[in-house]
Amino acid sequence: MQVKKDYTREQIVEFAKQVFLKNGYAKTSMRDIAKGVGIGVSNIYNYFKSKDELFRHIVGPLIAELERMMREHHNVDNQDGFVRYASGEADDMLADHVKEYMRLINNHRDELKLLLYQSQGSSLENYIDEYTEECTHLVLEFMDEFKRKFPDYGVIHTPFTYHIHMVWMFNFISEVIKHDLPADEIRRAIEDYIQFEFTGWRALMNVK
Amino acid sequence: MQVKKDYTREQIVEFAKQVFLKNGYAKTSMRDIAKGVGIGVSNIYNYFKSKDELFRHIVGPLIAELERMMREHHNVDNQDGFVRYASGEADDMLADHVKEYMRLINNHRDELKLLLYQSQGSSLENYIDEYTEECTHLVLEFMDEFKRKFPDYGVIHTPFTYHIHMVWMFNFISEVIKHDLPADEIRRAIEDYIQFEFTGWRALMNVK
Amino acid sequence: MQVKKDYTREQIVEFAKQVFLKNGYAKTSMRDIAKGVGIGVSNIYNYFKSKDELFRHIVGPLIAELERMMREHHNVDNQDGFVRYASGEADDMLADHVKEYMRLINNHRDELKLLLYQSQGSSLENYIDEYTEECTHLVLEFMDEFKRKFPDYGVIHTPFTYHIHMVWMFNFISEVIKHDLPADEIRRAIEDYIQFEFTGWRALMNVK
Amino acid sequence: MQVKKDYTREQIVEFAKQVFLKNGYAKTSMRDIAKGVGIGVSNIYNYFKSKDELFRHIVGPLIAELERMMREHHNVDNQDGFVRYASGEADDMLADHVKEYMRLINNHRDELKLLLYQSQGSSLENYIDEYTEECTHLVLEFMDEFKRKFPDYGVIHTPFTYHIHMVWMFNFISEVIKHDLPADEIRRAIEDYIQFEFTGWRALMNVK
DNA sequence: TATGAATGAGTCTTCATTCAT
DNA sequence: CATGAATGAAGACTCATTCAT
Repeated sequence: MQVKKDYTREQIVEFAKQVFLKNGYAKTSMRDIAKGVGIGVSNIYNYFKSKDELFRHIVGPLIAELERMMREHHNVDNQDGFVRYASGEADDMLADHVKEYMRLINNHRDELKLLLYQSQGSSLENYIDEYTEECTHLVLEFMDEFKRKFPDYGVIHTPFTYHIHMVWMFNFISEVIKHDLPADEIRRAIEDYIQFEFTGWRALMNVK
Repeated sequence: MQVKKDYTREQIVEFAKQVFLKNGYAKTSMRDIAKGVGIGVSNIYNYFKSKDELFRHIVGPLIAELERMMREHHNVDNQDGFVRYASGEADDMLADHVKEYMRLINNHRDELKLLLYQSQGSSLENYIDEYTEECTHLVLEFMDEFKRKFPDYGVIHTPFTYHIHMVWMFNFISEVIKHDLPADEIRRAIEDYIQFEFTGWRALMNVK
Repeated sequence: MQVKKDYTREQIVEFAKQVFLKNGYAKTSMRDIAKGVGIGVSNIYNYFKSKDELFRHIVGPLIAELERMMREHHNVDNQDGFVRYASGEADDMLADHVKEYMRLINNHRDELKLLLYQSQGSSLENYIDEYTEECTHLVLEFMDEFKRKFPDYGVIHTPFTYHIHMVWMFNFISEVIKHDLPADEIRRAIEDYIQFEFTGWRALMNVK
Repeated sequence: MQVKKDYTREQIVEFAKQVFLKNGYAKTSMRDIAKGVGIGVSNIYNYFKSKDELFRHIVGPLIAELERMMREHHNVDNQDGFVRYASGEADDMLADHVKEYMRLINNHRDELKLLLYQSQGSSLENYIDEYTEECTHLVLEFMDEFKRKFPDYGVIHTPFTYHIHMVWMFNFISEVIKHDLPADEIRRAIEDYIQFEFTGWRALMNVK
């Protein structure tokens, strides 16, 4: 019975994911899902207590991962690395960041799609906004600390600039996914992206 | 009666705009609007023949402006200017572009909000996607022509890079609006943005 | 001013007739009519105090004519003629009837269409039913009188038979109109119809 | 639950039928039906996915029967029987036809009412028209074949005559139903009807 | 676990008609 | 005479959710 239950649950999750992906949260009805799985609508409520919870469940692993990443990355410990980066000696740092997000793409492609542009109507419709906000906050704290430690580096004009780059990264991911880029084009796009960010930030920080 | 008519019409448009802004197209009902204006639901249909038309009406001026901008900007005539830009002599070109989009922001702040992230459910829900796609197309054509004329300039790796920058511009606008930046912060953000794009593109194009 | 008024009224009537003909009473809206005439909806109410009244007005002449025909035909005076008819000597009697109805067709083609199968939803939707009912009644009275006078003629079994022939005549007219028969086919159809009725009725009445 | 379901379904169908009969398809609202049955409007949609489908369901058996009758009757095999009929030797043939339609009346009285004059607004509003048209077509083909085989029989003047008799048959049925004739009067009416058709057609066909 | 019945609030839209001007 | 604004009731249908079994 446990077996059967898990099987149905899995089916619900799998099919719901596909439909949410295709039509978005708001335009997907419980009926659509139930019909696709071949069960009664009300049976879904034996597994998830609402449409919203079902959606959150599908997107759950991605969110966990995102939270983890936020906690890990934006700690104040590796400011030395940042100095090396800012002075052009450590191209690998931003690259690492991006590579990690690319790993995200490969592992959570569908969930990202859902969260990034199919979540309207759900309780997660503002999640990405809030997430970037928080990230930006952390970055700002990091920069404050950094500026205190290394006062002769250039100063960014406005916090918004940090914010927008946060957003852009997600948009970059979002667009890569949306257009189903082939692997090699993804690589080239990332290379362009990294180079852009590197040179851009260096210019902003008035290095040298 | 003429007076009264225009007044009510204005009220409908104004209130609808506010509600759309707050709740989005899909979650806004004609009842909401009617109740807010203090009229019967059916009376709205004396002014606009559908919810969608009402939305398009509100957003109409913005769309006209966007179409105009696309027509005007992306013509193949000013490639000489572009050369000067690419070689670092004409910082004003991109700046002009961006300034124009800033004008957009100031004149169409609400409409942009609506079009950028409150249009789901309406017939315009894909407008921005299609618009960026089209713009990207025009840019690509422009670049093809450019490469034939000036073959010794660097070549961008992938069309997607053009695309993503198109998207980013809209994201930039979108975020500026979403966070209701004060005027001076907008200016500083733009300056950062322009500098970023300048140095980034030059790096990409002058590769050897 | 009188001129102008009459002109508009005429336009309303004319256009309404066309739309009623095409879509039927129920599926025609006042808006349709107003739009077609190029006036405001409410202006129609200056001429007719409801959609129903408008319809009745259009169909009025036909109704007047029908009432007149009923009064004239079914009087008890020409029973002698009927005897001649029943004994096969006066083929012209039924023929006269039908010819009169054919005149109706030519003079009131559109109105008949309206009354016969486009009146559903109006207060006249049962008019034809009631009319045939009344006609049948009159015929029955006529036949009762006739049977008293000429007891040796055959007796029709059931009043319903009279009724159904009344109905059939209208259906005949209705179908002639509905199929827009060319003149000569109408003639042949009528000839068949008359012959049919003649021989049929004689058989029913056991003449000879 | 099975029990309850069937009960409600039956109630819906039964009540809907009555209301449709009384007010016609167009003037019957789902609310009317729901209220009559004592359930919520949306519950009806658990049984029938639209008002039209509900109507078609009610009228379904009748339509199946009509289709069957058309398929069975109008085959070209029994032309010999028809010769016997035409020459006055086989009164049973038409009689059989009519008897079958009488069976229709007894088994599908309400459905016939619905289909014949309460279907306006539904997808079946033209069904009877199309059905008669098709039947007429089949009869015409039959007659063509017949005329080639037996060229010395009289020729009917116009196809419209066949058509009108098709229509009349339905009108006959329609009127029988509309007036709720008692059984014996139905029988007498049919006898009149058959005799009428017999003598009429013989007259038309044996014209030298 | 799974079902299908049932709910009730909600959706946009249409319509004939009336009112004020 | 003519207008356009305004009304209010009504239309079919959808949806997430709960209930009884």
